[in-house]
This record gives sequence, C-alpha cells and structure tokens, in this order.
Amino acid sequence: MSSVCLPDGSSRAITPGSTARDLAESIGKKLAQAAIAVVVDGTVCDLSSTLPDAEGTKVRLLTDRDPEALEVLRHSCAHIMARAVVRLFPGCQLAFGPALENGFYYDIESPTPIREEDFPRIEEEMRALIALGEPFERFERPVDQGRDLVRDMGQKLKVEHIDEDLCRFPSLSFYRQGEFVDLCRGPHIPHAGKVGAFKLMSLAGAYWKGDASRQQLQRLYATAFFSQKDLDAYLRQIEEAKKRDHRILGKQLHLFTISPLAGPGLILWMPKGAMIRGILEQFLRDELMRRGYHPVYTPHVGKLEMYRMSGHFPYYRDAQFPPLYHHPAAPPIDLLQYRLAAGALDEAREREMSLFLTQASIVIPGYAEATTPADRLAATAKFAGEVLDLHGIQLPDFVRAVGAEEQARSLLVWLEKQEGYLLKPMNCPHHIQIYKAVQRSYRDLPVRLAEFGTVYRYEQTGELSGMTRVRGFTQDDGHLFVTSEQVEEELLANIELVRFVLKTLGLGDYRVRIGLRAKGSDKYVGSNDDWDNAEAALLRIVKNLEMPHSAEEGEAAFYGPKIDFVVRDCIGREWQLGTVQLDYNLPKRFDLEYIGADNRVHRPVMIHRAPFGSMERFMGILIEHFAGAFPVWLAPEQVRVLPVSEKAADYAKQIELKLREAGIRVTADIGSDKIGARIRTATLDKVPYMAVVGEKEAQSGQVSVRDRLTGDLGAISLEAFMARLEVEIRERRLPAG
RNA sequence: GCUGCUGUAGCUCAGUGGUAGAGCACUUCCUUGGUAAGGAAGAGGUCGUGGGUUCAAGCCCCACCAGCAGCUCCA
Repeated sequence: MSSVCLPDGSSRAITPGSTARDLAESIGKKLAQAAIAVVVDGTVCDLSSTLPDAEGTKVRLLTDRDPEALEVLRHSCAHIMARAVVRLFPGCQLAFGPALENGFYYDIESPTPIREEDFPRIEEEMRALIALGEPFERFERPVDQGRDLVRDMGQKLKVEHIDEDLCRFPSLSFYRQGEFVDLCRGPHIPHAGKVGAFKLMSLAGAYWKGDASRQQLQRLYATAFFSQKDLDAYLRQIEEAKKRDHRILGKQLHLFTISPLAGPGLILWMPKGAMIRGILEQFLRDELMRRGYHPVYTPHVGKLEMYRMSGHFPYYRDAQFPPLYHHPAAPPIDLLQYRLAAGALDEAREREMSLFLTQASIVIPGYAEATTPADRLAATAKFAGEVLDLHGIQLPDFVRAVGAEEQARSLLVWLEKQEGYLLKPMNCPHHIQIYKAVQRSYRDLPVRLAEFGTVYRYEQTGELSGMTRVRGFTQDDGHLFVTSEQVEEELLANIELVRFVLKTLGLGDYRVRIGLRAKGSDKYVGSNDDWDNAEAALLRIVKNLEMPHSAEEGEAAFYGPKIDFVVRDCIGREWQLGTVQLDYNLPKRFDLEYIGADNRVHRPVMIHRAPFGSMERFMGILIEHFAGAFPVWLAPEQVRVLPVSEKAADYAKQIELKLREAGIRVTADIGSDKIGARIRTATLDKVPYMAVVGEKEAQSGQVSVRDRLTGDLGAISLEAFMARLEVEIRERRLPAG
C-alpha cells in the first residue's frame, strides 16, 4: 500500500499500480468526470498514468478551472487539428504542434498548400472528430521501433527529428486517436470531447526547426477553450486590444504618419506626436542633468573607417543603408571585397550571401553558375579585377594576391583610402571620439555623455511595424566611461534610472532580460575573460536588486552582455525598451585611456544605456499603454474650451487665452455644433479636460469642468481649475487604475 | 528576406467583367442649442503602380510597391 498527498494536505492510500483516474474516482464520480490531467510532484501527466508507488507523492488533479489544464487541452486540440488536416490533405508531413500562451499551432508541410479558405472545412472535420469523443491513448516504443513506426507512416520530418534529437532517449512515446498516431511527449486530455470550443486563427510560414536555411512549412495558428463562453471572451478581448493598436490610434489622433514616398519605416512625427515626444525628452534631459550627465550632439553620418574600427559596418553589413562613397568604383569594390572576405561558405551561408548580393543589386558574372565555393570566389575576384581595370585603378597587390583572403585584404587597403560615409547605425563611436578629444584623468571619471541620437538601420521589409520596428529612430543614448571599480555602481544607477522612467509613466508590466553570449558562437568580439567579467557583474547586480529576471544565452550585443527591459504590445509581441549594456571591447578597439592615480595609463570600461530605448518604439508602446488617452502632463492638448453656444464664444476665447498664458496647451472649439457634439468630439480626441462655458459661467467667472472619463465635475473658478491642472502636471499624475 | 492575406474618397469600408458607392470627416448655408452625434446643400476618386487577357477590367492573369499576421533577423 502506498499513499498520495492531496492539495488540501490530506493523504490518501492507493493500491500500487492504480492510475490518476482511479484516484479521482475514489474521491468522487463528479471529479473523475471533470478531471483533465494530473500534476504528480510538479509534473503534468495523463489521467491514465500510473501513480508512483511511494509514500506521500504530491498529487493534484486538474479540472477545466486550472490554467495547466488549458495548456493540455490546447496541445490535444493541436493533435485533433493535425488529424483533420491529414484527412483532408493527403500526404501531409507533420512537424511540431505545441500549445502557446493563447492557443496552439501545428507546423505542416502539405503537397497541396492549405489556404485560409480551407479553414471552414478543417474546422468542420475537427468538430466531427470532437463529437466522436475518442480517447487519447498513450503507448511507448524503443527508439528504433518508434523510428520505423513514423517512417512507415511516411512522416519524414518526424524521422528527421528522431535522428537529430530524440535518439538520445531510450524510448519514444506516441498517442493514438482513432486512425491517427503522433509522436508526442504528452500529456493529453482523456478524450477529444473535452474540447468545448476552438477556432482556427491564421496561417503563416515557419521554418523547420526555426532555421531559415531549412524548408519552410505552413503554420496553422488556432486556439481552444473548455467553453464557447471562454472563446467568445477571448475573441472580444482581441478586438478590444486592437483598438489600442498604436498604428490605428496614431492615425486617428494625428500623432504620426508613415509615407511610402518618404520611405517605409521612417516615422513622420505630426505636431501632436512631436509635442508628446518633446515633453518626454525634456523630462529625461532634466533627470540626466541631475544625474551628472553631459549633453552632446553628433551628426547623422560618420566615416566608414570609424564603423570599420568599431565593427558595426562589417558586422551588420546586410542591415544598413548602403554606404556613401565618392569614388564610383568603391560601391562595387566594397561589395566584392565583402564577398571575398567572407571566404568559402556553407550552403546556408551562401544562400544568405546570394540574397544580400541580390539586394545590393550587384551581379557577378559567372557567380550564379559556379558550383563550388572556390569557383564563386574566383568569379568574384575576376570581376573585381575587371571593375578596377574599367576605372583605371592600378592595384599591384591585388593582382599579386593569392587566395580570397589576401585579395580581400588588398581591396580593403584601397577602400580604406576612399572617402566613404555611413548613415550612423550607432551613436557610440561618435561619443567615443568625444571622450578621446580630451585627455582624461581618473578624477574625470565617470564621464557620462548623453544624446538623443538618430540612427538608421536597414531592417528587413517583413520586419517593419508601425513605430516599434523602423529604419530610422532616435535613441535616448548615453555612454559612460568608467574605471573598473565604478562599473557596478554605475550599472546600478542606470538600472535604477530605467526603472524610474518606466515607473513615472506607469509602465509596470515588463520583464527584465539578461542577455548573455551564446556559448561556442563566433559572432562576438573580445576576449573570454572580459566577457566572463562583464556577464558576472551584470548577474551579480541583478541578483542583488532582487528583480525578477531571466538570463538568456544568445541575447547579448556583439560587444558585450546587456540588461533589457522588455514589454508587450497590444497583440502580445515583446519589444525591448530600456537597455543597459556593459562593454570592455569598444574601449580596446578605439584604444581609450585615462591616467590613473598611479600616474599610469589605464583603459576605461564603457556602459551603453538608453532608458526609453528608442523614442519611436517607446512612443508606440506608450500610445498602447494609455490607449491614446495621455495623462495631462503629456497630453498634446490638455484642455478644450467648449462654449455652450456662440453667445459664449467671447468668454471661451478669454478662458483660452488665460489658460494659454499660464502655459496650458489649450484650444477653443468655436463652431456651429451643439454642445453635445462638441463634447463628443473632444472625448474622441481624448483631450483630458473640457471646460464648458455658457452664460452662467461668463457671469460668475467660472468654468464647468468635464473629465474625459468621469464626465461632468461641476463649475469651479478658473483659478481653482488652473491650480488643479498645475498640481497634476507638476506631479506627472497618471490616470487612475 | 521567406509564407499567406490585403490595397477603392482624408478615415472606416461596400462594390463577382458592362456609366464608381455608403457612413464619418471636410466646405457653405440654416439653426444658438447646457454635458457623447441638430438640419440642408456641396465638393472630393489616375480604384497602389506598370504590363497583359478581353469588344469591355476596380473585378481575371503577371511583375513591382506598400501594409497586415507569422517565421528568420534585431547593434
């Protein structure tokens, strides 16, 4: 006899070999019917799983009220969807079908593409399968037998997955539902009838195993709930969230616009948006002055040479606007040099390279036809020679050079002599030049330079999205040059600054991500020791702050690890806002120095930080956060004066003037609308306060104040109203709730 | 960049091969109204761009541009 421990603290004896379902039945028939799955010592398992033969195992039965049960349901519904698709689209290859936070997806490769028009019949098939209410039956097979099983079913992707990853396990688990068998870890709901409501949401492409060099599959997104009511509530919630979308509100409220003619991904700030941005910038500027920062200004372009030195130009070659060269031969030579320097590439890298060359509009004769890496490099070198000849450029070193590496080096020597500029992708190299312009003593450190610096990055077309992912944006950038002893203190101060900024704006719903380097990757610069130091310092600080965080490998910048503050937009996508980054590498690359107390030369450490991140992205998130209804201190229009009729127009204009003289952003709506219509317009424009004035107010020198949310607040004197505004603005008061 | 979808008036959208529509917004006139829409008239469109099919294209086909959802990327 063994026993299990239930959530209420009671313990219950079970016979060895009994399942979770047996346990549920022994507790009550109702519970047995309602049970979806079971949590055994923290792990979610099938209801049919055998309970461990031990004393005091913690067991919790899950019903449709538990969030973990919903995840199980969705995973099972993914199987049902896959089964329906396989029935309707013969010859489908199944990949992965996991549950997500708000639903699930299944990646499928179908010989006949699935289209959105097919959703109704897939849903119909699923409804039929759910009506059958067949059980999910688990069984296990040793790896080689399991491999044979999926092979015989013609599931090549599953075979691949077993060969690549799962072969290290002794056995594989499967789930059977009628004729449908799928390789799966589980757990699953007891039977299909548990799915109360579901809906296919969208269709998208996804790469096999998330690898862009592998084949692209079709991903079907869907969601499922235990009841129709829950599904309806979820769909309503999505509709509500869409109304907060900054792209829609930005248009409605005239905050910003994007013109394909001006350029995709380039934000045009309209007066109202610009007003908000200006206030945010001033807010931060004031804060930075208090914290010992020095404002600086740097230009929008910089010499290529500087970005070669920093590493930004070669490292992000395909994510930049094309470099600006004077010499007509330089752009093609630059591209050809880049290709030669890359050397022999494997298939995946070669595909990326070909795409990059195509995008840069250079056609290398013989390149596409070449079958080996060596032939491609030879074609590239040959073409470079022709370009040089065409322009009458004598480059004996290039002619003598043997091999792509040497050829690339000789071309680079020539390129470095050419005048060339880059739209700046980062502010740090410019700030570094400002640091270097003066001899620095340890007494000067930390040197804190700050700038609202606009940078340009050529993001992939598919990435552009409103204000959150753009090709030109202004970072509230700052660089600190510190001694190694000052690193922790300054990091701390800047994390504190980011938190202060977010708190002031009421953005409390964020997560903190520690970006570490991916072990074993070659995409980072600098020594292992520096990286180890930097990563350890960041982790130590965050731990001391007792701030919830997650350390994620592969999320570091190429020059150092970082702490990012990540928020979600209205449709659940995550965006990095504030960031604090630690950098031992750029100081080395630019040979930065200061004179220490020991009268010797030392190297400073750099901290890159941006509390807002980018003004564009921050603004986008802020629009969604406030649903366009900005607090009084940020609102582009703080008060609208509404005369009851044109008889009160003169008084309304007097009020407008007095408020404006007091520094309030105010307009008066003098028109032929009735007062109700004027209130409606002001409310839709999300103006925080309306001052309704008629004959009564004109006689008593009052204004009838109306809040955009709570409505009529009654008549008060103009002085009292101005005092109220003054307090709200000074305190940067946020809307309640 | 890849997969799928979308592009018609300033905005939101209807329009299944035969003379381009609605609501809101805009302009003018009437109305002077007390807390979320007063009335009337008017103006406004190379149907994203370029090709093709057709007697005839907003609608069908191709390419490009832009947007949306997702994937990959993100200093």
